[in-house]
Amino acid sequence: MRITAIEEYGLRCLVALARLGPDEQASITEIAEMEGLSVAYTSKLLSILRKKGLVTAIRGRGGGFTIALPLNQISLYDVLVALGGPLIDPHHCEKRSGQLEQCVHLKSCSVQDVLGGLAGYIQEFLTDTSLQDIAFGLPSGFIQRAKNQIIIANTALKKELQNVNEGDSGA
Amino acid sequence: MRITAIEEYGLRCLVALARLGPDEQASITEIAEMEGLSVAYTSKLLSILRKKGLVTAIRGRGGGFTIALPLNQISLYDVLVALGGPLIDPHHCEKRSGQLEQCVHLKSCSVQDVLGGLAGYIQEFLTDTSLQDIAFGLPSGFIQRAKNQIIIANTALKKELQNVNEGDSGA
DNA sequence: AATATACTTTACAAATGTGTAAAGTTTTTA
DNA sequence: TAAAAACTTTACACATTTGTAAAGTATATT
Repeated sequence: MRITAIEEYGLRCLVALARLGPDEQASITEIAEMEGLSVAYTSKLLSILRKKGLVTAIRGRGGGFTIALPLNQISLYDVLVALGGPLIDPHHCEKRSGQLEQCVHLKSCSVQDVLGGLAGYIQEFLTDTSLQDIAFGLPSGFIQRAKNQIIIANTALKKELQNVNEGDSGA
Repeated sequence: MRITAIEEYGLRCLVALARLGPDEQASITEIAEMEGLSVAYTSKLLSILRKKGLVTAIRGRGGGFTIALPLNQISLYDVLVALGGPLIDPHHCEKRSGQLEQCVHLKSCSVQDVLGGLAGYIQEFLTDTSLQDIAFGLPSGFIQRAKNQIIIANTALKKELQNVNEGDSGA
């Protein structure tokens, strides 16, 4: 379960734009520079965001991009859905049916129930977090939680490495 | 942001095993049959779960797999981490640095903060949900939340299709 | 001991996701 | 109107993930 590259980089471009100040714009080249991305890739990301209505493009010389809506009206959910689609794929039961036409659990599936429940839970967080929050100050508790999470990830990695070195199961 | 195929199918195999009853075992062929998966793929999934210590393999004729721990001691977090790695990649800032050696935001990154906060939030849900819960009765509220989520996904799809038909932005 | 059952490992083909490249279109300025 | 700046589109190469195939190893039964 992970955030895709496009989701993350797309979000970063939006945050960079958000921080410019109201009605200020930036060109693809400038945004690429700010985020350390290639111009071509930034171009693709902005193109997706534009098609989804999150940014407005001004073409021609002197053009650039602006955020299309007030920052507190764009939620993290809007951004991630724009860049990566809904948390649950509506075609899920066809795509993840294994070898069969239909998933064997189609009518009653506890795995779907729990993953759907998870998606709903995640959505609460995502809709409660606006671009305004991300760009200009996260709600209290966020940052500490983030740091804890990085510690957990590092601990897991260390353990993993230990296992590998001991030739003990591992990867 | 999505659940990977291995995470979902691996979880399904575990739930299928969990439902067998205590100390009962099933062979790869049987599990594949139960879940509508190929024997080869089921084989790979069970192999991952075994290496991570979530299932025990009994080799040879009459062999099969059992869950390695009491069901209430395996959380959904354990399962997803075993199958897909930690929610945040410890190498994240190197991997997602764009064109540069280091991410431009390395020292202070609000996107990392918010995504880390999200990961911590998700982890609460995952650690609070055990294999016992999933296999034998989800906490109240889950199922309704899951259904709502599917409605949301379908609505998004319908809207998307509408846009495409109108030639209006879309994809 | 031979055979059948069943887990294990490795290699590979197909699909998806990531990122680049190049040619095209639009708008402003000189 | 020509040129420069800047967005747009399409095609493609590379990497990762997904799923399959085949050969190998272990154990129980006859």
